[in-house]
Amino acid sequence: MRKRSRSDPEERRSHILDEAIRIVGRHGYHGFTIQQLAQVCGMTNGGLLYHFPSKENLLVAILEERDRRDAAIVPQDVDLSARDCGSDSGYALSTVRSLLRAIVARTVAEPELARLHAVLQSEAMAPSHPAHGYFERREAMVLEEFAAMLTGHCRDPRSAARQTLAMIDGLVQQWLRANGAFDLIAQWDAAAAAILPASSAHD
Amino acid sequence: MRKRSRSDPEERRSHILDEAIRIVGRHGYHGFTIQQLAQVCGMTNGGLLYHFPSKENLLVAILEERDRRDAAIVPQDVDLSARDCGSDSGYALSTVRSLLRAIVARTVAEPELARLHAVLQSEAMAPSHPAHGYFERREAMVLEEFAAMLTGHCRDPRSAARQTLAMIDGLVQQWLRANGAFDLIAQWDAAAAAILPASSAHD
Amino acid sequence: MRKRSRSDPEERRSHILDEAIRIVGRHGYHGFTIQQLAQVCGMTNGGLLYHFPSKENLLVAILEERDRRDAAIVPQDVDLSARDCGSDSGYALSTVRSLLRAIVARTVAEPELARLHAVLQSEAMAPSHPAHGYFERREAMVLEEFAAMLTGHCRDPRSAARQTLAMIDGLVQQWLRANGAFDLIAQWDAAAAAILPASSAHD
Amino acid sequence: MRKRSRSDPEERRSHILDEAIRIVGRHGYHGFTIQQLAQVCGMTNGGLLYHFPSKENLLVAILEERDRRDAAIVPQDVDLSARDCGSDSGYALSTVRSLLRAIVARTVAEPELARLHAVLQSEAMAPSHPAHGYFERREAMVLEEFAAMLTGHCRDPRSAARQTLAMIDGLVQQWLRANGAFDLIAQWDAAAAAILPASSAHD
DNA sequence: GATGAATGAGGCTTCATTCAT
DNA sequence: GATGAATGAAGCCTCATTCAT
Repeated sequence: MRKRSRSDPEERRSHILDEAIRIVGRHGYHGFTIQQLAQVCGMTNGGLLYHFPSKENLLVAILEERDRRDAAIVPQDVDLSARDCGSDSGYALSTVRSLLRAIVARTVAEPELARLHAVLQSEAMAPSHPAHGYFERREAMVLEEFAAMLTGHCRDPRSAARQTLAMIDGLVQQWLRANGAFDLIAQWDAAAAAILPASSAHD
Repeated sequence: MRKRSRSDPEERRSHILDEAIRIVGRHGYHGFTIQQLAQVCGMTNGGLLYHFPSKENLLVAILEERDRRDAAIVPQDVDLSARDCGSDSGYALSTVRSLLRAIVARTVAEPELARLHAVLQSEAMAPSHPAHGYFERREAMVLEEFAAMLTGHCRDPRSAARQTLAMIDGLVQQWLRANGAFDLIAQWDAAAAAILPASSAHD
Repeated sequence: MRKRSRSDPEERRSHILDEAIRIVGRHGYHGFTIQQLAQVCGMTNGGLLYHFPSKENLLVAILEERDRRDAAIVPQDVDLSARDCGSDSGYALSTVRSLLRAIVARTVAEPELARLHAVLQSEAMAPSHPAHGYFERREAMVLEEFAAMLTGHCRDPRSAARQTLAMIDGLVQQWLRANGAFDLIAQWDAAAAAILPASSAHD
Repeated sequence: MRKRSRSDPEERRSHILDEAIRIVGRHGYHGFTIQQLAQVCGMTNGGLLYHFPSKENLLVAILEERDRRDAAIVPQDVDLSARDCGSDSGYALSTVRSLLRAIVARTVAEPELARLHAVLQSEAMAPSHPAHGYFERREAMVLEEFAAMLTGHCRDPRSAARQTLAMIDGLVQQWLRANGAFDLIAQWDAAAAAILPASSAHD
C-alpha cells in the first residue's frame, strides 16, 4: 500500500525541477549542492541522481524547462497576431509595445524563472561555465528578434535593441534584488516611453 | 625550491588582489578556488592565506580594493566641480551627463573591475552570500546619489535614477558578455539622449 | 575496488565506535585523527564521516557509547539489591563495598573503556575541550552518589566520597599506565580496608 | 635606542617557559600550537622557534623546567633533615608525613605546575607520546622513593606507596578540575590519617 | 525508483618549520 | 635575536558520483 501522493514518475521529475529552479536561481550553479536540492525534495542524494544523472545534466534540464515555461507564457496573446497589421516586414509599434510589456510582466508572474535567468546569465559569463553557450546563443537571438521588431521604427534597430534589452534586464535585476519592492511594470512603462520611438502618426 | 623573495611586501599583496579581481570577476566567489588563485600568483595555498586569512576575508579585501580603485577614477574631473554651476541644490545637467559618461567610461578603462562588479552583484543576490550586504548598501547608495543628481531636472528623480542605473548596468553587462565587441560609450550616449531630460534652455 | 558490504548496518557503526574507543583512549581527542581511525576501520576518511558527521560529533557518540556499556556492567548484581537491608535511607556497608569493588572490577574487565575515561578526563580539564561539560557533570554526579552511599557510615560523607573517588581514579590510572602489571582489585581491596569505615557491629 | 624591558636573553626564555607551562598545562601537548604560545608571549612564530628549535624540543625544556622548579620547593625543609632521626634505614613517620604534606602543599602553591603534570601524565600514556618515557621513569622513581620512605612502617611498603601516590594524584586532579574549590590540604590530611600507619608507639 | 553506504577528489584551513633579511 | 613570508604536509570536511540492495 503506497501512500506516496507524488508517486507519478513524471510529476516527481517536475517537482525536482521546480525546486531546482528555485535553488539554483538563488545560489547559482556553483553555489548549490545536489545534497541541498535532494533534501528539499525529500529524497536522498542518489535518488535525485536517478532522475538527472549528473549535476551538469541537471543544469541542462533546468535550462530546457525554463525555455518550455517561457514559451508557454509570452507568445500566446502576442506572437500570433504579430504580423496582422502594419508595415510589410515588421511589427506594428503597438504590437512591439505589447510584446515587451508581456516580457516584463512575465518576470512578475514568474519571479523564480526570472531570478534563475539573471543569476545564471551572470555566472555563465565565464566561457568555462556549462551554461555559457546557452546564454551566448540566447542573447544573440533575443537581440536579433528585438532588432527585427524595431526595424522600420527607428534609424538604428540594432542599437535600439541593445538599449531595450539593457533596460529590461537592468530593471528586472533591480526588482529581483529589491524583492519586488517597487512596481516593475510601471517602471518599465515609464522607461519604454523614453526609449521606444514615439507612436508614429498612423499608429 | 623557489626564489623566496618577490621583494616588496605591499606590492605582493597588491599583486594577489589584482589576480583575485581577475579570477573572481570571471568565476564568481563560489566558482573560484584559493588554490587556483595561489597557483596564478606563484605561491602555495597556505602562502596566500598568510596574506588573507580566509576565503571570505579575501572577498572583503577584494571589495575594499574595488572601492579604492573606483574612487580613484571617477570623481577627479567631475565631482569637485559638481556644484559650481546650476541650481542651488543640484547639479547642472551637463555635469550629470559628464558624470554618468565618466562612470561608463570607467568600465572601458577597467573592464576587470566592471566584470567583478557585475558577476558578484548577481551572485550576491542570495542573502546568504558573503557580499550580499555590500551590494545591498551599494545599490541603495548609488540610487540615492543618482536621484539627488537628477533632482530638479525631472518629475520623478527616484524613478529616473532607477532607469539610469538599469540602463548603465544592462549595457555594461552586454558589453562584458560581448568581450567589448561594440562601442559601449557610444551606445550609452545614444541611450542617455533618450533617457535623460533634454537640455534645458539655459544649459 | 573494495568489497562494498560488511553487511550489518548497525554492526558497522558499532565496529567504528569500538575502534574509536581504543584509539581515542590511547591518544586523546586532539591526538588522534579521523584518517587514522578510518584506516583502522578499513574505510576512507569521508566514509567514516558518513556515520559521524564531524570529529566532535564522533566524540559525543563515543561518550554516549561509553555510558551505555558502563550502565550495562555495574548495576546488574548490585544496584537492585541495594536497599534491601540496613538503615532506612542508605545502603548497607557491605553493599557499598560490593558496589565499589564492582566499579573497580569493571576497569579490569574493560580496560579500553577505563583508558578512554582516564585520558579524556584529563584532556577535558580545559573548558574549551568538547568533553569538558560531560566530565564536569559526571564527576559531580559520581561524588553525589558516593556521598549518598556513605551517608550514615561516616562523619563527613562528602569528604569520604572525594577520598574514595580519588583512590579509585589514582589506582586505575597507575594500573593503566603499568599495562595491568599489578593486581588492581587486590590493591583496591587493601586500600578500601583503610579508607572505608570498618564494618559496624551489626553489619 | 632599545625600549624592550625584557631584552635579557635568559629572562626571555624563562618567560616563554612560564607561558608554555600555563598553556600546555591547559591544553596538553597535542592541544596547543606554537602560534598560540608565540602570540601570548608577544612574539612571532619563528621568533619563538629561535629559542626552542622544535615543538618536541620545547616539551623537553618544559619538563626540565618543571623538574627544576619542583626540586626547588619540596626538599628545602624536609629532605635535609630526612635521616637525622628514627630507624637505621628509613625515615621517621613524622618526617614522612611532613614530606607528603609538603608535596601536596606544593600543588596549592604552584597550581600551574601541578596542572601541567596531571595533563601531560595522562596524555603521555600512549607510548608514542614524546613525554611517555619521562613519565614512565618518573612514576617508577616516585613509587620507589615512597616505598623506601614507608619501609619499616607497614607490612607492604610497595603497596602502601601505590595507595599513597594514588590518593595524592586523585585528590590533586579533583582539586584542579574544581579550580581549587575545596581545601586540598585538609582533604589530604584526612586521607593521610586513614592511609598512613598510625604513629607507632616510639614515634 | 530509491536508499544507504561508500569513494575519491578536492576545498579551506592549520600547523610546524624554514629562511632571507 | 627576531620578523615576515612562505612551504609542505596534513587535517577536517564537502561534494559529485557510484553501486549493491
